[in-house]
Amino acid sequence: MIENARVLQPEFIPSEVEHRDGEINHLSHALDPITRGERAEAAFLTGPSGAGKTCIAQFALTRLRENVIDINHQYVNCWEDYSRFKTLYRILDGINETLNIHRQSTPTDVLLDRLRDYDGAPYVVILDEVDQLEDKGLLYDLYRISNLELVLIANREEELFADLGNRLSSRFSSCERIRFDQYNESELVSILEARARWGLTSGTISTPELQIVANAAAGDARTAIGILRTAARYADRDGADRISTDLISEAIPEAKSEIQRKSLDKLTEHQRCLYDIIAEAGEITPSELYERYTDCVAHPKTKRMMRNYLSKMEHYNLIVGNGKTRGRTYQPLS
DNA sequence: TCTCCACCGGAATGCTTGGATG
DNA sequence: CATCCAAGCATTCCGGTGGAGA
Repeated sequence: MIENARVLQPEFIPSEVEHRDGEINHLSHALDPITRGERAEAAFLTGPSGAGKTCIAQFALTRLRENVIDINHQYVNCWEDYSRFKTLYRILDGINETLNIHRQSTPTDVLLDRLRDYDGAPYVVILDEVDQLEDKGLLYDLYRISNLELVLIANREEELFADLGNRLSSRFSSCERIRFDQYNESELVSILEARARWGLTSGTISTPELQIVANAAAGDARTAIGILRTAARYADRDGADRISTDLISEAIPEAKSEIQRKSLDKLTEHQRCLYDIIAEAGEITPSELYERYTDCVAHPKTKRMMRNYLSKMEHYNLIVGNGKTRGRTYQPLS
């Protein structure tokens, strides 16, 4: 059934991209000066998740590499590499400059100096989920490096610029802004058709079923492809020769909770205990939560530490906190 | 309106850890 | 092997905030 699992993976970049010609051209145009050895304006991609921002950024870069012989590039996910050090390290990694950089005896500014000293081919850096970057001042430092080209990706433009402060905002005011809208249902269906064609045995799924998948994904291509992947896996498991609507119904909630499950696996014993209490209670006050938590584990941490755990879990979209001070409650996010 | 105080989150500080260094 | 050092974790202290009740 599954002939090429790779094309159903979230990180797969297809060799042809549908329904995003305008955005690709816009980005290619913004990067065009590089082909003439000039400096490009920073590009800024915004839009909801699953709208193809990451995919188009990498795709446009691949195409650029076909036109420019000598160019380096690196993709950085700021959600994972959120600190100044980690981001810089990842960027240096892309040009193999990380030799002799060790955690100790390496103040972060040494990393920046080394990046400044770089005088090789033009270097394009994609900073995905840039709003998650802890130290936004890093953007200013990166911006000033001459042969470094930035492609920034974030969900909402306003939120990022609110964090940047005036000096930085004006610095990036001239950047090339590219907005992405959600895919509509028929666009999602044709994206899914392409993935099914590349990845699955032909005839295993037809358009009406793909419409159900697309509908459930609500414009999010990542979710849509996740559902298709899960359904195909189920079909394999059952030894079925095609993907039925029943299998899709089974796959929809599963695929939607897959990301959450991955996050849950990353939690420590204490964090997991807190999450379980919140999930079981449905809604709970901080003091009640702490009380139950102290009963749940052998050596409970302090309240302050619990707050750190909770904010981390909010960052992972596992829970939400309602209210700011007194009367705050926590709820699980389904 | 004023006073509590539950709760948040920043800052200072100490302890632990893991990889390079001698 | 012992040593060193910054990251990361945890604790303590504390100022700020805003809802509840006098």
